[in-house]
Amino acid sequence: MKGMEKILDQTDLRILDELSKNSRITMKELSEKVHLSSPATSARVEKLVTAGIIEGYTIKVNQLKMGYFVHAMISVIMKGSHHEPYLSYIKTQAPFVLQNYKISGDSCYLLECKFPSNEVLDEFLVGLSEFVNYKLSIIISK
Amino acid sequence: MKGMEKILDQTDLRILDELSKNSRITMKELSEKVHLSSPATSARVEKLVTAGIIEGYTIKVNQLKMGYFVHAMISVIMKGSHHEPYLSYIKTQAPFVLQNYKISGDSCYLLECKFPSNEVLDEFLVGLSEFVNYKLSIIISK
DNA sequence: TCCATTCCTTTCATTTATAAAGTCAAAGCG
DNA sequence: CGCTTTGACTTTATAAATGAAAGGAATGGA
Repeated sequence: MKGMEKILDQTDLRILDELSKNSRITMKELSEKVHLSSPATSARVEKLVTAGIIEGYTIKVNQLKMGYFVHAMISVIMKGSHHEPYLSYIKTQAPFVLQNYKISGDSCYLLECKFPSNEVLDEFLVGLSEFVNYKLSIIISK
Repeated sequence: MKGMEKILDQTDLRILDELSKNSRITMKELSEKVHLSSPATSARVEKLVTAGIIEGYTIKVNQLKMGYFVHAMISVIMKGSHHEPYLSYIKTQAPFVLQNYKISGDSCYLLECKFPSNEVLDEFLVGLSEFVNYKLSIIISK
């Protein structure tokens, strides 16, 4: 972990850990956890943000409680060499698409998706099959 | 989206959207965006947390800048019916393991991992192959 | 040695969050 | 129908947190 040692010390790592557990922690509390003053801690956090190490503050959402009962991984194999129609279709399906990884291996892309039901998943797959071949895996649990 | 309509109104969805973009937003600013007072907004957020819809506040970290240059998906097929040795091995490799999904389909698990180098990935795979067969895909980009 | 830089501390003014009290509308009950 | 309760809000007061500013210490370079 070469480049990492140079930029991040133990305090930075501790800050990242605490923020990953609760990004709304008060700077006062965070400073107590890392044994610095609040302004020093705040400056550290700002530096992590400016450096792009912290890309953003966000929330973990329970997808089931949001009504997305189906979590799926779809391996995508292109039918031809034109990716654009597939990528356009994925854009139209943004509410369902969590990730669209470009991957090495047997497939070209790996899609992580969420759907409210199997019916919606099926509709999505019908649309998808116009552009690509795919292999479906349903995520049973994390 | 049946259960969802009953629980979440447009304001809740807006709150979730804003918090997903910046979970450190001040309650004052969030309240202005959703046109409620600060205490009312705070109560709404608290309710989303209590209901388990918001599971936590966290950060998005740039893994490359953290020194993890290799992002991999590994499909895991059990050699036998004993999952425990595999699961134990995964526990020992916690710093590298982002997700361990149990999935339907050809494989049993889908592992999402990060590694600082191909060397470390290789070591991981050597260990893994004691327990399971696997198929490796490297994530080239998101 | 001196100066600049970096990283910290303390203090204080300002802002934000929370607690408390009150209001209003809708639902439920007699 | 009238009254009470409940839920969701507002405003105000109080407590807590944040950010700006000033100062200090340690380190590295000339």
